[in-house]
Order: sequence, then structure tokens, then C-alpha cells
Amino acid sequence: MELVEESPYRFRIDQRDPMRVPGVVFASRALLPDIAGDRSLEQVANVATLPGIVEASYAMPDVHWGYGFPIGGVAATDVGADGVVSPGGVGFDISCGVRLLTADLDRTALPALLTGLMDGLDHAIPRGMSKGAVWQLDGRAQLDEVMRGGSRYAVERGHGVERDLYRCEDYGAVTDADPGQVSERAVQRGQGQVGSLGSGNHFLEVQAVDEVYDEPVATAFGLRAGQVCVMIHSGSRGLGHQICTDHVRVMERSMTRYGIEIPDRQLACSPVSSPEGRAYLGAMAAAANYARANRQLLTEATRRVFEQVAGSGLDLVYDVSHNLAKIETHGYDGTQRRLCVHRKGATRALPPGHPDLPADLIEVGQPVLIPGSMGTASYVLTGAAGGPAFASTCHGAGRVRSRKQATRAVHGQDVRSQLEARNIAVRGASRRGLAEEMPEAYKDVSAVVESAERAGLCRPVARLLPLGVVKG
DNA sequence: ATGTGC
Repeated sequence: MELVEESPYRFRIDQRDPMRVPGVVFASRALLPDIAGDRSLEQVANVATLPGIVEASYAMPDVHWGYGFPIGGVAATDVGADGVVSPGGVGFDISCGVRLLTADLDRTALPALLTGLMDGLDHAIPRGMSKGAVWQLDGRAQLDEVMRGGSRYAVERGHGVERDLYRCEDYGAVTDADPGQVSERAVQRGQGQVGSLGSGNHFLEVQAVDEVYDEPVATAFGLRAGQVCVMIHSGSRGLGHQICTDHVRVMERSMTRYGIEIPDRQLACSPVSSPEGRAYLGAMAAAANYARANRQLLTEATRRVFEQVAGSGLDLVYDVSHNLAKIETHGYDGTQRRLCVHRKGATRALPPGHPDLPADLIEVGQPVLIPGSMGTASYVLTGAAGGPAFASTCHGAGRVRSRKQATRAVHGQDVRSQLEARNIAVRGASRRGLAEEMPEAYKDVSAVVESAERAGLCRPVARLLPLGVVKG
């Protein structure tokens, strides 16, 4: 795999058969995947073979190996030119994403409150594999409402306030969800998980704004230095996982019918406008709404704890997904085209002036929420005008060691006491979970964010530091 | 990521 340096933060994989477009990796030289021991660049090249792909197969600075597509990948296909949609381009955790909430508290008030808050959250936040949820749904009919209405339905039912919807991607729900394309098995798995964190890299953190880089934008987002925040990172749990599994299987079988040849079965795909493509997009949208409702219910549980322990409310800064495909209009080849933009481990980053932004954010751009690895900083960014990858940027630190490698590397060292030694409170994390998520298993999120900024993908707004973490 | 695993 040969990389051509186009500029200090942009490398190209030249197009050669059967690639339809080049690959482009946005990263500093230091952050580039190790070509010898990592197959993610090969995956970037594989994605470039997809029917209808336009411009390039893009990789963000946090790129690493994933199912078919790399995590940290962005690929747009032209809907009007038989462009495809691929479940592997979204990932198993459909609409995994992040929301950030601000408290009416300064970090100076926290030492006296942190233990109470963390104990309250420990009790209030269901987490881990299939271990309960905040919301007990009343049968499939109500789950269908969640899949159709997302956060909007949750708020309608009293789980949140109207303002939450203005600060959620798609005003809390996408409109094209089709619960009829969600299997009974997916429903069974998702039924009891609305309002649950999950495990792996999912977390709820109490954080503080450590540094503000752009005062006017931070103010528009509702952020100030020293402010206490809560970040929630979760997705669509077993429901999204099962939807991905189901539709990959269907698409694998339909490939020959559409004459699609791909170098890796994990890139299974169908034309966006085909029955299989539309079925997947309808089910994917249902999972996207489910994930927003999930984060909304986790928000409500967190609010109850903050109200009771600290007498503080929590305002939503934003909720944005980093695993999703969306039909969007972008200028390409001199005209406006409808493109299916796959973002897998990549965050939508709308620039200032974009019509899809809520009125109070249109001048400053979309809040982009970047969770760091456990115990490290997280970032708030905003979209950059003229960004080079369909209004997308990175999504986090990006793994450099597999879960297995990380577990081996811990060698009995106590990740929990290392966090506590740095005054970060930990609740509910399994020893193994902590080992898999140790910061050494990830790239340096600060370097990732710096590369994304230098590549012109986004602009930095604020850095957040963790005070307490709740994990599965 | 995930009723970690065909």
C-alpha cells in the first residue's frame, strides 16, 4: 500500500483497478496506520471500489481496522448513478454517538459533590451486557413508536424537554424509519434496552471544561471555562447489532443479481434505490431513532441525579452520531447531487451557515463531540467551512491495540487505581472492561483532533477533562 | 460494538 503525501495532513492512495476513486487519509505522518501491521489502509482502498462512490474513499486521523470499512471512514455514493449503501459502512452499532450536557456548576463545587453524584449515577445508569434499562416499554407497539419517533417520542412521553430536540441531530428523529424492516429477533434484543449504556468504549462521564479555544463559538454552544458537563457515549445496543447482521446477510445474497463485485464480502452492499437498499436504510433509520431515544432516557436518569444531589439542571449542548449513513445533498462535479454519505467512526460536522442547523447555531456551525479514551481529554469542535470530506471529521481517539492485545498488556496492573490516583472516580467498570479501554490501547486524542483541524475538517472549540466515569 | 465465539 503506497501513500503519496499531498500536504502535511493529507495522504493519497492512488486509484488503480478495481478502485473507482483514490483513497485519501487525513493524518499527520505520526498518526498514519502502521502499514506493516495494520490492514485499515487496505480497507480504505477496498471501499474505493464500491459502485457509485464519488471523489474519494476518505479516512479520518483516528482510522483503524473495522468490519469491511475502516472505522474512521467516510464514503459517499451518488444515488442517481446506482450508488450503493453498505451496512459495513455504518457499522454494527448503528447511530452510536455522543451527547454533551452542561450543569449550572463550576468545577470548584465538585469536590464536595462528586462522590454523591457518582454514587447516584452508579445506581441510576444501567450498563453492561443486557442488564436492564431506564424505560420499560409496553410491547412491540411502543418499541415501534420509539423506532419511528426517537427522541421526539421520548420527549412527548415526558422524558425530556422540547429544547432537547433543537439540540439533537435531525431534531431528535429521522423521518424515514421503517420498523417493518426490523426483524422480530432485533426487536426482542432491543425491547429491554432503551435507556442503557452498554459496554466496551461506551461511557457516561462527569467532566469539566478545561480550556476554551474559541470563546464566541463556545458561548453559542453554552460552554464556559470551569463548567461541569456530562458526556454520554452510547448507541443502539442489541437492536442495531441485529439489524446490521440481518441486512448484511440479505445483501450478500443479492450481490450477484445487481452485478456487484467487491474485494471483501464484508463490503456487502446494494443500490440505494433497490428494495434491499431501501429496506436497510429504513431499518437503519429505526435504529438511529432508537439510539437517540436511548441517549435521551440516559439523560433523564442523569438529570434526576444532578437535581437531587447538586440541585442543578442539565442543558443539552448537542447529540450527534458517528455511525450512520445519510442521504445528503452536496456540490459535486459542478452540480448539487443526492449522495449517500456513510460515516463509520466519523462525525458529521456542518459548517457555519448550513441550512440544517438550528437557528441559534447557524452562525457558528454544528457542535462536534469527540470522546477521548478513558481517563483522557474529550473535545468539542465545530464544522469548518469548505471542509474536504462531505462535512465530516474524526470521532475519537481510535484504537491502536485490539481488545485482546490491551488485556494482555495490562499484566495485572490496576487501571482502576491508576485512574483514582489521578482523582478520576470510577463506577461499575469490570476489570476486563477497564483493561480493554486503557488509554495505551488508543491513539492520543489531542493529536487526532490537531490533525483533523490542520486537515481543514473542523475547528477546535473546547477541551474537557474527566472527573468521574461510569462504565459497563 | 454485541445474548464477546460458525
